[in-house]
Amino acid sequence: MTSYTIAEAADLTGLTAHTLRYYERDGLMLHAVDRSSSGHRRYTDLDLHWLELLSRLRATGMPIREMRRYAALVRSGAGNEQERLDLLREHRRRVLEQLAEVQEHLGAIDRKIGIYLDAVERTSVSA
Amino acid sequence: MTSYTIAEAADLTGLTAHTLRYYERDGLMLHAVDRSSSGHRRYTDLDLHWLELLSRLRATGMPIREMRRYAALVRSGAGNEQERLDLLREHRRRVLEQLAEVQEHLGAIDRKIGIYLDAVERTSVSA
DNA sequence: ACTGGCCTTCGAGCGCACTCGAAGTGTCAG
DNA sequence: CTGACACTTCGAGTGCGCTCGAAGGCCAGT
Repeated sequence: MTSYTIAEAADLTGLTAHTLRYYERDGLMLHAVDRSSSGHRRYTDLDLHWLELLSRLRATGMPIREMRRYAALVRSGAGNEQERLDLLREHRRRVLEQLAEVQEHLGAIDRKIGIYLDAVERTSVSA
Repeated sequence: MTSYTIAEAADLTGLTAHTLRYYERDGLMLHAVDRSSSGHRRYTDLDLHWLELLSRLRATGMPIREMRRYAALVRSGAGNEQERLDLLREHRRRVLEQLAEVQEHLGAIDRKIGIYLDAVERTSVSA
């Protein structure tokens, strides 16, 4: 049964020790993280996998309070898979929407870049 | 010569009047916005086009202070097209990087969704 | 002339997601 | 055993991008 100190967990997840404590305080973990006899946090592989999912949700723009809701659903055990599914699908929908929007804006910015490219080339030709 | 009140500009750009004043205060405009004889702001079509570009930059995640730098470049007139180009290209690079990252995370979330789909289907079949 | 409503400036406040520091305890290599 | 350093909790602070409210001015419609 492998376990990790907060520093190791921070390294492995790419989060900081501060953030790991914050997530726990904020109700994002499925259980209070285990403690060693000395009271230090000991993260399990399961904890790390959960943190990895949390990181993916964050990285795709899910707000903390929604991750908290999702954590609560998972915590409350089997039987609410439909709700979890709905939550993730709704998130997915929003992410795709946002991706499309960003791509459209990027297209407009690219056209702007084209204009400057022309200007810069004209300059170097005329120089 | 068409011009618009702050309320009209807000409508047309999708920003709020508060945000328009804030952008101006923060040095994001190319010039102080014109005023009517009574001191009310009057936005021109050029102002609106500039605001549209600002909106696109924001929507793709450019921070305010970088938009301010870009505005300063444009304000300082011709001759720095290369710098503007570099700035926009660097932004473009970051946006693409982020798009790829979000897509990867979304893939992992999709696999999670698949798992719940299975669970929900099994439930409804067994019910 | 009055009223309602939009405009002005200014500075303060907010929500989010951390991020940090203080004060104290625990752990471990030499 | 000692020194260095990691860990603990707690509350406060930070940076970002707005967002708002107060106090007052201007103006169109009746």
